[in-house]
Amino acid sequence: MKARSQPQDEQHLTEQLGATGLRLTPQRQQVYDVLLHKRDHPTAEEVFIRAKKAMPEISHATVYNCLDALVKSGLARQVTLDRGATRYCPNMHEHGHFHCSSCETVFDVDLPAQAMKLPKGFKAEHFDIAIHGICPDCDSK
Amino acid sequence: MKARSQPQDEQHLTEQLGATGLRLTPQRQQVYDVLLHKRDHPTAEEVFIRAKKAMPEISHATVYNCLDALVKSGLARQVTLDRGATRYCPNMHEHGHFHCSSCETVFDVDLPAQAMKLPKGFKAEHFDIAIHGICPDCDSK
DNA sequence: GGTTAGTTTAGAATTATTCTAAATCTTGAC
DNA sequence: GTCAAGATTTAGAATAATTCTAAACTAACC
Repeated sequence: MKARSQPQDEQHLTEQLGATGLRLTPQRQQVYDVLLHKRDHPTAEEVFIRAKKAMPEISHATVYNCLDALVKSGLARQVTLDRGATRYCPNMHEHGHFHCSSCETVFDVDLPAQAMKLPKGFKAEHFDIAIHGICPDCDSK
Repeated sequence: MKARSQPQDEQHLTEQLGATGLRLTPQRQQVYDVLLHKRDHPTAEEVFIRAKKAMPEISHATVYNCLDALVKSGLARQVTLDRGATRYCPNMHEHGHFHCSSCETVFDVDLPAQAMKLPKGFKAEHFDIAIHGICPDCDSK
């Protein structure tokens, strides 16, 4: 129901963006709100449509800019599956994505947080895991 | 050095494609050869450019068609990183991708083949793991 | 209160991918 | 062998996703 973030979120936003040398603007706030409000891994286009409801003047380029700002500041992640548009996810917990091949829904799934062993010398900054399969709902149909 | 697959590869190709109801065509052979020849995770556009050298009449749409055919038949995998073009990989071993944030190179890395635990009811068909970080080469510079 | 740097905007441009309709090839039935 | 049916390829148009551009706006700072 809420259309805006709570004050503590705003504080957090300002800090995280600030640490990357970026400002908190109404647009970035709005885009972040959209991500938090419905965590269904929307595409940039979807975010644009949703953000427009509260902020009709917002532009396409701004949505991309805001999403990039959020990603750079560690407030959201990009989720790329197959050849379609990139999706966005505000869940910064270490997690993977389960993509149902039937209904196309994307679910967050916990990871065994296992030490993903890498060859000597490689330094991992973060990883994205995309699992493709069938979700319980589709499986029972 | 070799520009063509060996006979046993051809056999394999025919079988794998056949199992999916697809034919082995010179174009599909060529596209597969390109993938095998230089395993640097090329984009469809890259594959197109390389395939053209041996087969100048090949078209863009055909390259996409062939890549899709190979992916459907389990001969290649799609690799999607960030927002750019999709890349292709003929390594069908269970593995993840390490993406160097500095030089952009994509490395295949073995997985602990661990039982990626999923919530009850989810059935995994396959997964893609993309690891972002710094490769040894870039790290030493 | 003016300067500077960061941000937003609309719309154009570019890039990636898919679609279309016609031409070509393959295969299997006769 | 020959023909119809279906699969595949082709060039180019169309669409979708993303980035770029230049001008206008905003906020912070001296």
